[in-house]
This record gives sequence, C-alpha cells and structure tokens, in this order.
Amino acid sequence: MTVVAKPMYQQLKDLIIGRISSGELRPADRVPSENELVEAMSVSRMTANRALRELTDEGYVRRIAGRGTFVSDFRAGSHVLEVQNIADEIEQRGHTHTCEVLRQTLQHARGEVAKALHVEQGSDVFHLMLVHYENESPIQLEDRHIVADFAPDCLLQDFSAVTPSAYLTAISPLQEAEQVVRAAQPNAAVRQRLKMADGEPGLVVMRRTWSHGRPVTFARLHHPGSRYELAGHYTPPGTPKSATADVVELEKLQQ
Amino acid sequence: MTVVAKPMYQQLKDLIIGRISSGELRPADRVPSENELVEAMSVSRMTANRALRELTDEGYVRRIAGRGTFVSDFRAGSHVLEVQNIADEIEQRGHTHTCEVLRQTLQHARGEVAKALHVEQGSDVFHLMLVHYENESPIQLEDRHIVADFAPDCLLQDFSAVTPSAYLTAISPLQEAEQVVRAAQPNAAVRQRLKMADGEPGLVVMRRTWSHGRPVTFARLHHPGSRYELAGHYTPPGTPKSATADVVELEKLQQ
DNA sequence: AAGTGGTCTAGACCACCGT
DNA sequence: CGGTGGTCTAGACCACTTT
Repeated sequence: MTVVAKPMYQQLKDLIIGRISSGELRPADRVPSENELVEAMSVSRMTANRALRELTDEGYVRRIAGRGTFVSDFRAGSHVLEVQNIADEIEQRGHTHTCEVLRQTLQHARGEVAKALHVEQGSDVFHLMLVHYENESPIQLEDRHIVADFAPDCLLQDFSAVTPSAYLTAISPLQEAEQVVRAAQPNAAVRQRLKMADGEPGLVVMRRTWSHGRPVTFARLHHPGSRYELAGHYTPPGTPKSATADVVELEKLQQ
Repeated sequence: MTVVAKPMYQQLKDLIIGRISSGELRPADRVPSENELVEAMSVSRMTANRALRELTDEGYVRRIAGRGTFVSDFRAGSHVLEVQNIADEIEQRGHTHTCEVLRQTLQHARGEVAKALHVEQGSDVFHLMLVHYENESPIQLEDRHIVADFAPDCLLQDFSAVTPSAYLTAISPLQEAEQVVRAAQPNAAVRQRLKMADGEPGLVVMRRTWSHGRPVTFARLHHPGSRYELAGHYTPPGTPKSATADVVELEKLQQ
C-alpha cells in the first residue's frame, strides 16, 4: 500500500467514477461542472478540466459546451464490447427479437463455474438458460451464470422482455470482458434447441465479464454456424473512424 | 472542406503522427521534447504537454520522465488487435511456429477482393496462401490479399521466416481492423491442408485491416475447430487491468 | 547542473446554450 | 445575460535522469 498522494486530477476522476459506480449518479444525470469542482475541491480550472476531459475519453461522461457534463448511458455500442446485447444487435438489423426462458434458478456453483467466477465452491449463483430468436429463427442459446450477490433480484426478472445482458449492464456498468470463440459440434440438446441441421457446425462464445474488478457473470453462447457470425471493429483510441461502416460487405464475401 | 483552425494541440499531434506514419520517425526514435515544441511551434508548455500526453494515451509514444519521449514499437500485443500475428501467439504458448508458403503471386483483383480493398477491378494485388503450423500441427490456412502499392516488395519476402502480418506491420502501423468470425465446414482442399477430420467444424476469420485510412489487406484465416480458438480481452481505456491474465482457465471450461 | 516529463495554478478569450 | 465547456498562456514546483 503506497501512501503517496495521487495527483489531484486522478482524485477527481476517482471521486466521480465512484459516484457513478455506486449509483449515486445515474446515466443522464448532471455531473458537477468545472467551476463547481474548482470551488468545492479547491483546484484550478485546468485540473478540473483535465479530470472531466479524461472521463469523457474513457466513456464515462458526455460533455456539451454550454449545457454541462452528463453521465453516459453506458453501453450503447460504446466501449467495452462492440455488441454485448443480442437484442440490440437483432434490432439494428431491422429484425424482431424474441426470447424463450428455459431456466432461471438459484444454484450452488460447481467446479468450473466457481473457478471462472472466482467464488467458493458451493456459493450461490444464478443459472439462466434462454434461446434468442431472430424473426422466429433461433440464433443463440445463452447459458449464463451470475454471481448471486451482484444481482440479488435476478429471479424476479422477466428475461423474455429484457435480456440478461441489458439487465446486468443496468445494475452496474460491465467494465471488462474476456472471451474465447470456438467452432464446435454442439451436443444433441443444443442442436435441437437451435434447430441445427446434421453436421452443421456451431459457433461457441464463452464470455466472462467484470464489474468493479471482479468477475460477475460467465456465459456460454451457442450459435448455429449457418445463421450467425461475430463481427468486430477495432480502432485505436483517438483515431476517430476512417472506415465507413460497410461491415456488411464483408459478410457477403463467401469463400 | 472546413477551413476552421484546428486546436493547436491537435495540430501538434497530427504533425508528430505524420512524421511517424511517413517513416521519418521510427520506433524508439526520440520525439521532440516539450520544451523543443514550445520553442519551435511557439506554444505554451501545457499545450505541448497535452499533445504528447494524448499521443501516449493513444499508444503512439512512450514517455520517460528525465529521459524523453520516444516512438512506440508499434504492435507488441498493444492496441489494435490482441493478437495479430500468429507466430507470436504460438511462441507465447512456448511452442514452435513453422510455415509453408503455398502461393505468393501478383494478381488482378477480382470482384469481391477488389470491393473489400476499395480498389478498381483488375488492380494489382498480391495473393498469399500459407499454412501455419504449431509444433508440426497445422492450425491456420492464411489466404491473404494485399494492395500492391502498399507493399511493393511483397514478392521478395520470405514468408516462411517472417509472417505476412509481421511484414505488414513493419511497413506501416496497421491502424484499424474489422473482422468477422464464422463457424463453417471448409471445402475439401482446406480440410486436407489443415488435416481436419471428417465432420470437424472450421473456424473462419475474415479480417480487413486499414492503414492511413484505407484498407490495405484482406485475409481469410481458416482454422481447425478442434485445435484453435480465438481469445480476446477488452478493457475500456483508462482502466488499467484488474483482471489477472487467466484466460487459460477459460479455455479449459468445456461444455 | 541541465534537461526531461508530471503536475498545478490563476488568469484569459472564445463559442455555445439557456433564460 | 450568465453559465458551460474548449482552449491557451506564462509562469511554477517537483522527481527524475543524464552529463
């Protein structure tokens, strides 16, 4: 534990991030202005400006000259993952998303899941299993575990209306994610749920997501290989977007 | 064309990025110090500081107090793509990478490739086809097209020694990437090259990469589903790394 | 000792937005 | 009009590295 004083602008950032993370400041809420920070915290305006500017760069807040600074509505195709929520993804394609809940239970974490979520064996975790449909066609079987104390009211949610992903990001911004993508032949139960043809390969995404420095959810997402693909776009920070959004073209490039 | 004066700090950034992109400043070269910029460009030190600080955040340069500011050795697991170079990836696993070149030719861009690379039909493009091995086991068939004028000496390269990816990033930092991942049954020729079992699904990555605002290369990467998976880690800028690098654990989480 | 980056201040001017 | 953010200045002090 170093006791060194952190730079003032960093303290200001931490303060505001803390208020956002704790829920004291909610999306679209107004954040103290530069002048307010100057008075309240006894700093110069350049220091307050730097703190708020960096929070903007990091996606925590939006700033509008003449209006003020406001908490970002986290997740909106924003920072962490391109598309975290399959319902949004489907709607962006102009299709309709529906969802069938197969399981919504409280369980004790077994070996692999406990390890992935960094909790003790036997700890409480919620287990969700749902099928997502794009225009009546199943495109994802979501098999998700959630650390229980992160989302205490999980069993009360109607996940056919709000996806687990949307629910979780509403609780607290998911700040870090890790995923592994794999092609595999799913087992018979999964094949049936996803209406996959014999021999059709499956795309499996295993995704673990962090909030406040600890893993809170782990999901296995099974997709039919013929009806789903994963698109990503990577831009180094600071470079706006030179690429026109013609990802669609790429999708047509069959071998 | 807006004739509005860009902010001074942005002009300084553009100036330095230009020198890096053009090759005038190479990795590890020293960048003008704040004081030198103050004198040369007639700005205040805070402005020069902001320009250099943002270039640091964006990964263009490293700064060492007392020493100076230096151009980053681009790509080292850094910003754009987690792992762009399969040889590095294999070596990080402690395995040996070898590579067999199947094709290295100059061609005229046909329909799909021309469209993906934003060049005229019939333009010159290089076509590479290679198989990458991890300890004698084939794990990737790389089918790549490169805009000819981006890499004029492409036919002279020995790609069994330096991967196309390493070669391309050496020419110029690849600044933007777009990829689509898909599970599919590859055709017989691909299956044979990758020594895939009957019915084994394949993982296909189609990746297009930009440099200086234009697409310069387009690759189809075929992998055997049983021997390869794609891992990614996403952190919002500004958040260091709370997650310990235990991606390995995730890989063991079989269904 | 001289140069570097890291931070901070107390002013300033501007464009914009709301009332 | 006053408040907001966006930028910039000309100083300053500090810790650090190199000579």
